[in-house]
Amino acid sequence: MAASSRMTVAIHALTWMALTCPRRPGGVVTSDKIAASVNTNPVVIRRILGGLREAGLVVSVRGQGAGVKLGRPPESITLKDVYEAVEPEPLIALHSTLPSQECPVGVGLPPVLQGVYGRAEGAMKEELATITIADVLKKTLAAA
Amino acid sequence: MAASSRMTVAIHALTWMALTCPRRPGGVVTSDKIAASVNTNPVVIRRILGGLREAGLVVSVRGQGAGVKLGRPPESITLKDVYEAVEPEPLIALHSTLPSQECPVGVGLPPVLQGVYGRAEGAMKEELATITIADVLKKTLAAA
DNA sequence: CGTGTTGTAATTGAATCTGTTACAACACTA
DNA sequence: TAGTGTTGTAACAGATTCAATTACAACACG
Repeated sequence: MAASSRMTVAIHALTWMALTCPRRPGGVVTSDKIAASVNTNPVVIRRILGGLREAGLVVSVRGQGAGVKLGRPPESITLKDVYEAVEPEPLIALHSTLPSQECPVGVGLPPVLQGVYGRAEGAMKEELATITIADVLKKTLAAA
Repeated sequence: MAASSRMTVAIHALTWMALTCPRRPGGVVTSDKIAASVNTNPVVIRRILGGLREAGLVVSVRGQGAGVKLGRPPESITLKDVYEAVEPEPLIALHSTLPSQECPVGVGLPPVLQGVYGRAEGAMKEELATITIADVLKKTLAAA
């Protein structure tokens, strides 16, 4: 399956905000400017910012001179926070149709897999939790 | 996106084979029987078995009395082996369109994310590597 | 009241997944 | 040698998801 790129767009937006917001009057940037850096449509950005806003990672300002800014210092935003804000679905799906209830495997397997998948996803999130937006910005500027 | 259930179907098939093959003449089972336990179409099963066969996890027998059997003892097949056999795509996608090459974030971010995503996926696979098909079968029968 | 931006709904086109039908290839058996 | 049961694979349909886009109401400031 082609995975979604929401995580990537969200990290891009937050990293760009961490770099750019401090230089702007009011400390806010517009979805239009973020979209130009990501090279996509501003609505795509606003949709993803919606998830980040619900999680408190960004704050919106409306009216004249509107825009968005980070809701917390970039040192305190981990990639786990971002992942949970934009990818609510479990990583690996269970059966698409209920397996045979006549069969011990069909009955017993789903709960076992649920536990296994939860631990696997947890391990991935733990790794993501070790990296912050500030880290990503620093590495990004060092590479360029 | 709704993640694919290939991983789940593959584990179901292998677990069922570990349980059932020893009881059958020739030690093989048919995709039809596996499909009955998973509650799906035999072609879906054969498609997924194709990936498992390429990875050496199962072996096919053709002709009269045909079927499939495990290619290795279930104690030696980890869920990491299964994952890599059926999910070749990376877990988290990079940008769907090339980001702005005028912007240091657009230029520098993708390689940074590639590294981060690789480590995250590695952490997930490491967790999956700690569990074998034999473990899954044992837990499944214990639960039922 | 005009302006620029946000938030969100609706639509489009492409891609992917599951399920299905169809059929050639294969190897055993009678 | 013909019949049989299964595999492997191609092709297709329907559902779902994704990114991108258009459109527009809500908002708050000048």
